[in-house]
Amino acid sequence: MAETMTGLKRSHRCSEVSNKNIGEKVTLMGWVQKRRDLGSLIFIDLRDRSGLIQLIFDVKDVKEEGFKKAETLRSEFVLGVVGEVCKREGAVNENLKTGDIEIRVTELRILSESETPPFPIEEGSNTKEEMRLKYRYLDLRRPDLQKNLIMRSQAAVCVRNFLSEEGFLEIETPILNKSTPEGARDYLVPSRVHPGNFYALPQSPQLFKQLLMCSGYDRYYQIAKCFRDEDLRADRQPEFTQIDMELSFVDVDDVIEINERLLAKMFKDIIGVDVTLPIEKLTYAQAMDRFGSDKPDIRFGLELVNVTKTVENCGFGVFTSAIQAGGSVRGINATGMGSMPRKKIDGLVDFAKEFGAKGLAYLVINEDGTYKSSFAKFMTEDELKALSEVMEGKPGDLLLFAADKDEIVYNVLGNLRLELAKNIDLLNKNEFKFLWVTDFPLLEYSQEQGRYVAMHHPFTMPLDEDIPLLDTDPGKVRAKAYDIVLNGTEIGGGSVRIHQREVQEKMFELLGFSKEEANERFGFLLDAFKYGVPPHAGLAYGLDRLIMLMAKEDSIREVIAFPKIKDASCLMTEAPGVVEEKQLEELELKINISEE
RNA sequence: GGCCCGGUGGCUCAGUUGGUUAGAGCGCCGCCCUGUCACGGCGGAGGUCGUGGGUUCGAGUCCCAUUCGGGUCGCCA
Repeated sequence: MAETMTGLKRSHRCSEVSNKNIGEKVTLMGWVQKRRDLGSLIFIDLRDRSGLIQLIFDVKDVKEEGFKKAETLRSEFVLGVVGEVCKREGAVNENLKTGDIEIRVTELRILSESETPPFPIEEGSNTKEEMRLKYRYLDLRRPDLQKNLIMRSQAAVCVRNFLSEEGFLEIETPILNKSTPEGARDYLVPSRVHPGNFYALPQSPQLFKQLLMCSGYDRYYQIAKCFRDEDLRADRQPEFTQIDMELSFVDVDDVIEINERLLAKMFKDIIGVDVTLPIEKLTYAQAMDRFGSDKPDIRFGLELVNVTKTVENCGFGVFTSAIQAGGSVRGINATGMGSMPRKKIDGLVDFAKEFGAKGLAYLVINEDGTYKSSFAKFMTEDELKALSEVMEGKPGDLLLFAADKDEIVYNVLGNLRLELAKNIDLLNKNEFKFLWVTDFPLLEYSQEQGRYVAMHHPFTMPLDEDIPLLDTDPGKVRAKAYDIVLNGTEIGGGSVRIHQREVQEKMFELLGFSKEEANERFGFLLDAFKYGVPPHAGLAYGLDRLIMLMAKEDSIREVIAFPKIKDASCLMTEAPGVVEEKQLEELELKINISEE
């Protein structure tokens, strides 16, 4: 039967006790990690969030009744114990922070009994995630997750302290908002008071933080929950957390400068990593050209080489026809991978096809200088030699080529580059390579919608020198938008916002919004802009991704206390669920699920 | 919505070309044990092989469907 803790008050966490406390009487509370019953001597490892300490039960300390109780202890029982801190009589456990001491227990209370847990509660366990998530409250007892969540808390504190010292104010913004169907799909919340009307959960506090700038708050930040109803990934959850900030009277460089100092402080304070400042910068165009990605992983090379000029008159039709259609041919030199078996190369070809390639051409330079290739027969010796030279190919290298529209070539080779790096183990989680990617295109053309859509969002400022292009060649306009990338993961992004009405109106025009539509969607912001709007800019980090990388985890779920699974449901609570008919009636909603 | 991977005692896994009674480690239960810390010793319990159907003399194994979980493409301003 569980006992009360009346009269007991915890004096320390388990691993807060040290050899400095030898001789002292302490009161500890925690969970039974492990029992080692030697008959008339029982050892218990007691666990709390700080770690483990060994308890020893001996009849001469804990008396007959206490010892009887100790014999019943099992995994995950919750105990309160009083005892004396002693130097260990037996061997010291080098693996334990408290390995040189133990608690000779004089009083034992069983505060709660426990069933045998469905999986081992221990560090580094390899239990299937399905099981871990169903019993997340047990999984969260494991030191791995505790370490991650503690790190997350420390990071949040670090951000708050830093930004507060820099003059930022933490201001909350609403969760129940108006839906603005640009961008990701909204999560909707029906209104009872306004039947047929819906709130939308925020995808980000974007509009509100701009309004706060209009209101003169100057420097704002918020650690904000955001919601997007899109499919999940290892680094994407339907609800996630942003470190969101906005600043007035600043330009791109100011935002970058302050965020570099924030990142450097965070990485130093939280995980002891020195970030060399300034962080390297690439424009979007450079990043695409060199890495085929707007979030390149620059921990390794394997850069793209544009060989369009070299092969434009060659005999290989796949190359020349792609070029004639306005595309390009680019390659990667997989240095030293020339001995890759044919089967594996075929695997890379299939991999490339997943990203839209029609194929992937390869050229192996054998050790004796001869070639093994999927296209050599279509080219002259001179053409092959020229190609190999541009690629800086040496004997033993594997050269891989994609030929298509630029968009596809980039996508294929950008992903192939990562795949090759994974194959030869180039991705070192202890290395942290930051990169700013700047000057994103302002607009991208949506085939689906038959119009331009904002690449970042509709309030993003064009580069000053590109403003005239808004009228002549909108697709070419670059934006004052920037992403911060860490090891190939986009951990944050932002932009300078438009604060001139004329530019904003032109932007809406390009996006195909009539004045009425623009007013309908963003009227409050446009109205606010009538009353004196400061130049402003901001940035938001994905906190979960940031912590994931700091904690060297592969999934965002390892740094979120209660994550959702792939279909956006929760294995523990079984959310989402059906609601009572009465609730629907109050909302004047009817369910109409189609047969399929 | 597409593609790929997986589901075998509580947990993690093995299971041959289809062939006797489906195994192991850990955990669990009982007894013994005063210096263990991966405690040890002896004994024991525990499995609709995700589910349904099919092929076969015979299916954990082959086929079809389905379900659950993971990765990814599309999607994610």
